[in-house]
Amino acid sequence: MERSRTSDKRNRILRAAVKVFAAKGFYVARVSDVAREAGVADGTIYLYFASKGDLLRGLFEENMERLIEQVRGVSAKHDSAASRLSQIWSDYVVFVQSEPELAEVLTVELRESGKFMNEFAADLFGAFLRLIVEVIADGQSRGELRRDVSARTVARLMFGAFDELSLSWVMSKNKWDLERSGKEALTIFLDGLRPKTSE
Amino acid sequence: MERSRTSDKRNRILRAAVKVFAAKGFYVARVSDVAREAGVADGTIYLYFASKGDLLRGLFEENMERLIEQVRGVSAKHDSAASRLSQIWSDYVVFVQSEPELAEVLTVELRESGKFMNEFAADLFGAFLRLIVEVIADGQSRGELRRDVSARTVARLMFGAFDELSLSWVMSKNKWDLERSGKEALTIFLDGLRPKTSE
DNA sequence: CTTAACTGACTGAATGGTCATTCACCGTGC
DNA sequence: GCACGGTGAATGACCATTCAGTCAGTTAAG
Repeated sequence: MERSRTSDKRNRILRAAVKVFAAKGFYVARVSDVAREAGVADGTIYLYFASKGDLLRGLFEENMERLIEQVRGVSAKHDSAASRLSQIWSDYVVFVQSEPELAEVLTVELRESGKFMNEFAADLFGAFLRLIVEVIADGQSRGELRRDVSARTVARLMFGAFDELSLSWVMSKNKWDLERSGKEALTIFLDGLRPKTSE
Repeated sequence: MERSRTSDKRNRILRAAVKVFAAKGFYVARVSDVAREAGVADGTIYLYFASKGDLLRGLFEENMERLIEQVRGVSAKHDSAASRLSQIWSDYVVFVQSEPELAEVLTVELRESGKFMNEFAADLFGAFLRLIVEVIADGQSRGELRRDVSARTVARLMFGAFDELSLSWVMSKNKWDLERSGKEALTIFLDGLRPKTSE
């Protein structure tokens, strides 16, 4: 009796926030900018979110969970580390291409926001990373990936590499083929992670 | 007649800004926080910098140039792509370890600040990246590195990977060995970039 | 069917607090 | 005395947040 109509407005506000935060950055963006973009009054935002910071928090929460869920599903459908990694990153590329503004907000604001909502953002991000560490470690223990490097390090490397790749794609307003670059990146990593023949 | 005595104060302010921005983030930090940390009056900052934003800009400028100069020097002293890359990253690790707060500000604020001082920050960063692209492309043309991947993509990948690695080291207050992780990372990349035997 | 209360989502002008920036005024050295 | 680096209280903007009021709809009564 309330959820049905309100959820529409809450989502309108979230979508507007993504757009505005992507364009100006969280700190420069005004709450009234978000309100205008969403087509609601300034005050309405406070019926759905406790504060400007809470708006950003809500944005992270809903979307990161979606991404994490997706990655979680990959391991079930693929068995080799190589095909899992390949699937994770190609899903990520699809996400970035279909929602570039959201991708921009998640990657850019996550860094700065660590400063004011530490535990929270770090936890969501940590969960994402942990899934990748598991995939790597699993691949190592099956002998599919070299064992002389730390799974944690590899996960960070790969995440950092793909994160930078997508961010620069988004910021440059896609003047090149992200999918192709992603494939190249994956090839390099997979070749670099082959078990040493001496093992 | 002014530079000699003032440069001391200007540097005090810059160093204080690094400390404060690293701890709270640029937007949350107050100009008066920087003044207190530097041991000067609020107004004094405006004798050396036109605005709060200009302070951040000055910070980028001086330090990025230093980094770029360092990278530029590497190519002269090393001839193979592998040893150049190895040297660039080990210099970078030294930098991060000796000035973690500065490293944090440069990497975190560079992203968000792209929003309000676009061309400027992007140019400095672009110059840095271009040097790496050159090293890669040169290695490819000599047959030291595989040619079936774009030099631009490889440069971004490597930068992203090392950037993420150092950032997470800085943020986690160094609970692990950055130098070791960096070496592992480099090994993976170099193995992954070996020319295909079929070539 | 009409009118009268009532509800609660929504509105946006007003409030209050928070700084970046300024500038009238020191004190020290020449 | 004056020139100048330095000072820090005062100023003025700028917003996040609030809240008194509007309005569309819903029920209740006559």
